[in-house]
Amino acid sequence: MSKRPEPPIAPSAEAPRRAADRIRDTAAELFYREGIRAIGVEEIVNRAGVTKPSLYRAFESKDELAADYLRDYDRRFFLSFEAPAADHPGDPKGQLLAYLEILSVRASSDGYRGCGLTNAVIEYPDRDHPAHQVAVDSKRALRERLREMCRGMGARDPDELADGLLLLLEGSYVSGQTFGEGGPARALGAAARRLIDASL
Amino acid sequence: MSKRPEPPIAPSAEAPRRAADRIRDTAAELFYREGIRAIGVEEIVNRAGVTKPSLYRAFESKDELAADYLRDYDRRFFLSFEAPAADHPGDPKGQLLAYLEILSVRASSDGYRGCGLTNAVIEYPDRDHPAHQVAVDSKRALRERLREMCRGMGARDPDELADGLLLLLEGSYVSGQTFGEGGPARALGAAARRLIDASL
DNA sequence: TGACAATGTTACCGATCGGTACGTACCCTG
DNA sequence: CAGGGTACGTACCGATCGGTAACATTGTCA
Repeated sequence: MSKRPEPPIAPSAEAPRRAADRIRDTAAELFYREGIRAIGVEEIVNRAGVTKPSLYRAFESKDELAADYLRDYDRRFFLSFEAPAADHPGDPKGQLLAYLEILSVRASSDGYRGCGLTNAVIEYPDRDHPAHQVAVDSKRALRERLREMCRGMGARDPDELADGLLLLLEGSYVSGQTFGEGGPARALGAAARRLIDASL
Repeated sequence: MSKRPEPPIAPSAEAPRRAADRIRDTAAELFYREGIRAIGVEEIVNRAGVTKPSLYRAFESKDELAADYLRDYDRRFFLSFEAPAADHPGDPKGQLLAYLEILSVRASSDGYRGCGLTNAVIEYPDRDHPAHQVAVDSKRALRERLREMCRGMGARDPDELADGLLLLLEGSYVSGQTFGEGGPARALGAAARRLIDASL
């Protein structure tokens, strides 16, 4: 193999990236901030500086674009969920609390828009909708991960504790939007700590 | 005042009630089950068996109809929130747990659609939207009511406990939709109990 | 009977919705 | 330089959105 084609110029870098990528980024931003139903494809392509056919060449439909956005959101979510764990090796409780502490701050500050996946379930209650399915799958995975961590903590009833913590998590996501600065999510850390300690 | 007009025939009863009332009922049902953005005015009037002009004679706009729906939802919510308290006079903890027990069952059974007010905040993140405002006001009142109850319990930090409980509540609303039957809301009672007991 | 309020009927508005048929500029390869 | 694919834009589609104008019909009360 003498010289492989080598992607056009810079695969990353700045400049006019592929239309599909610009659409993905713009859609992610708009869907998250305003809601999926609130944003039309017209606005996405306008803000992305592309045209509608480009969108429909890369994505089957708006619904599929939304599902794609959520799949990506899911990936980034679990990255940020696991990231703080690095500072607490072999300490599931410390790992979880580290994430919760970060969330607590974000979710009780102004302009917070909650979890894109949770929001999607509410926007699309229909179980058959692609966006709904992606979001629910992600939440099931989160529940399982929490159970795992609770087992690691040595909880008396790990599944029950995991569910309690999941309620606190989801509560923080939605309350963050409702109350903004100084909202109830600021109590997330303390509540989680108490709940965990009372369950070991 | 000899005899005041006296409402037409039966203020309640069956039969062809006023168009505005039929619209209200139908909109409440559809908005709650499918979401506000998902339902068009056309569908509301069709299902209510009335016509569009009737809707716009009784309501300024769809947004105002939505706000009206939420105001009514708020009223009925606080009724159902306070109702179970009757069995536990002078016992704030028992009162709250009684409601939570009921919610726990409903929110972990199939087809649950959460809290209409919470859903509205997510559907309309714009603070200026009438629906958003009604919902946020209602949630603020709920937070205040919870603080009151936590003071009544003699909590060390009533505001913090109230926020923790609010997170559990909101978490149940949204998780109910995500997980359906057997969802994490079934752990609501146990979690609340532990949180309260660890905060007195 | 006659007046009034409430509702229905029909037809329409401009804007926006999600989605597409079709033409064109570009770049790599031969 | 020819050809062909890739990537994109122009212009448009029918359907539905929220909302309204003008007028006919009904039921209730005085």
